[in-house]
Amino acid sequence: MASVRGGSRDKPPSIVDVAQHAGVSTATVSRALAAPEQVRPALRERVEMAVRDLGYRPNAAAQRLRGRRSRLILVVTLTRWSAPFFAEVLNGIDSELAANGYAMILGNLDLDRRQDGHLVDMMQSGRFDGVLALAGVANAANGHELKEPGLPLVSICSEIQGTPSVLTDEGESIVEAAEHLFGIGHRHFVYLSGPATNFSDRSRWDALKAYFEAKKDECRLDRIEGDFTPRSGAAAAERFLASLERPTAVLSSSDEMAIAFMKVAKHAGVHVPGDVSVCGFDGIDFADYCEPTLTTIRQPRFELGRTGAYRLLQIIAGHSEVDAGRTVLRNTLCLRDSTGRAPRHG
Amino acid sequence: MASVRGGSRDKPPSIVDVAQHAGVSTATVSRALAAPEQVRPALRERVEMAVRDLGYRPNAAAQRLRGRRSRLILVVTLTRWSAPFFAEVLNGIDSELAANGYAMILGNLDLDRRQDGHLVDMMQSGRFDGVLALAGVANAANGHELKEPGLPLVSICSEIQGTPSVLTDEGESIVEAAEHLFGIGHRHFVYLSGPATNFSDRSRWDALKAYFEAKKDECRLDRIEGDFTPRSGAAAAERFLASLERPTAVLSSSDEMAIAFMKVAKHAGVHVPGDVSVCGFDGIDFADYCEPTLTTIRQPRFELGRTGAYRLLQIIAGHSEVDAGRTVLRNTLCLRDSTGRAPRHG
DNA sequence: CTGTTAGCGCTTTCAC
DNA sequence: GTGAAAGCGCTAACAG
Repeated sequence: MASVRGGSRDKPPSIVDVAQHAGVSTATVSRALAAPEQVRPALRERVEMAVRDLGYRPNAAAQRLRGRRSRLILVVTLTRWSAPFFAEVLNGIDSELAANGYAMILGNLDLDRRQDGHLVDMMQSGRFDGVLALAGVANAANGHELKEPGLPLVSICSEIQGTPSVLTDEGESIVEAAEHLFGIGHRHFVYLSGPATNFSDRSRWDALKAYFEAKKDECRLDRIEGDFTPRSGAAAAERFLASLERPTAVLSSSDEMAIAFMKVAKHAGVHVPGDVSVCGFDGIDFADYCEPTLTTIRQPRFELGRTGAYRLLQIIAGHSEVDAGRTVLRNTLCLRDSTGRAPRHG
Repeated sequence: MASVRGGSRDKPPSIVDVAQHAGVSTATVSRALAAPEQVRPALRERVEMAVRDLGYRPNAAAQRLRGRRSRLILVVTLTRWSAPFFAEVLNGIDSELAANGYAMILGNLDLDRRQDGHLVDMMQSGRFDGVLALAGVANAANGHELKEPGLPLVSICSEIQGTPSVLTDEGESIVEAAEHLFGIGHRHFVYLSGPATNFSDRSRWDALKAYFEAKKDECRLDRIEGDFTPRSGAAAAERFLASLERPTAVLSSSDEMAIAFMKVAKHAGVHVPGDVSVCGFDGIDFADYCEPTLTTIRQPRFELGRTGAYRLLQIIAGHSEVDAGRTVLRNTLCLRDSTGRAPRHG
């Protein structure tokens, strides 16, 4: 009787079909798949054969309905994410999730359109076992909204009150960069910021301000507002060029801004690093291909993703429930050609 | 009695809770949500109020089990995807899907580890309404595997026999670039390829070969094997530098390779475009920030994603079932500083 | 060890 | 219009 898989393209086989095919009950099929050691080898093999013959796959929706994990993680990102940065974070997330049989849903949050409702809907649809919030999606405004649905939640590159997060030592590392530049003679700095509401930006700016506060007699720190994009880096360069007293050192909040800044500066005849030193942030691949190559603070992007996913899975598994603290990864200062000694009279 | 939402953090409210709260049957709740016009306004309002009060969201798993669409699309990508290129394709996909209430799962296919099984498992788990296969995941080897599960399938930037696909006019556009370079005096070309099994690479190479076949008396076309990555672009540059007769025009299969090529060439004292003209492919943002700015063939990345998602949704909706053909989008040749007249004696 | 059975939460006939 | 009830496919008691 053993009918082979082929033929009917209509409906996928269910556990009942397998049970009949193997001449056992559905419970045995279920067990043979989920807990093989509880089933006598003879039966187990018959089940396995039936499964192969029919090309059976458990229906995930039914499993989920019956109380099982969905093995789906919602990853919330912003519509306008920095591809070079987040793509690698996503890779890290995916790597850890896949290794544990999980998959990720990408939920792009369009802040412009404020359709947060859609997001909360998704979170409450019972589809996911947990949520990973990438930098920028969580701000003061919606932090509680994300927590509300009661799903396990970990944020990466930002922090939501009372929620575990994975961060880097942004403050320390940008101060390290400033210190290096100070050491080679720079006294007039400008910080190209990200959006003021951004968690990372605040951490960096606060650290920088504190550092220069102690040096306020000998140093000057300006700030030009940006939003991480090349476009805003170019705009910052225009303002830089127009300023009466030009800073000699630029600390940019993203590599993309820094690279655009350099392009515009060079076109205007300003030499990097001869006239102005530029330091980026993130350590994207292209920082090593621009002209001049960009000194930058490299963030462990893959690790950020991997660690965030790891922590989330721990929480889902029931370990470390209470652990709502931060995990802080270390950045690396990469010195390249875009920074050098300050010009004579800065 | 009307208990307010708060309090119990234990279990989300079900349709039964809503029905009780509103004093109606579950059927009415279901209808009030899915087909409001079938329910008398008075009842409808009571239901809506109960929904709000309890913070009710339909359980997606149960809906799916009962036969509804899951509104989930599986997007299959390669582990090693080119971030600058695909991130924008993903944006296009997400944009179209979100507009129609769909979400996307990112399924990274790790070709190195050949865990295609995992992928097929997912496709057969009944979780998804359709599949989008991005460039490279579909090759001769696994094309049929992807079709097998019988899910609606559209491939983007590659083609699977008998499956709808969204492509660009890669062949025509790279020939257009070649023609332009020919027009400004170049006679010795080299093509920096992608992986030989890659669909795009084949299209481009075949078109290029055909074009130069007709010019074989006056032109020479070499080929250096790469894989789209900067790394392989740098390696290609080494081979270029080592060659006895250096080509004067480079047609690269990706911008990333082209940019890395230029970097290595410049370091070796070869001037771009003075000694060699370089043309990239894709039109990533950085092509406009490198030194010199890169002439390239811009692919409509966002549109590729948007169109692929659109076609998939059409199929899922039951329209255009038979339509297994290709949709071909047009590329644009962007002339910038990395190309110029051929040097005197090429 | 294995089979029987009762739902998980929802939609959808089928009666009323 | 609305309600009662039958499952969708699966798993987890509970018996045997």
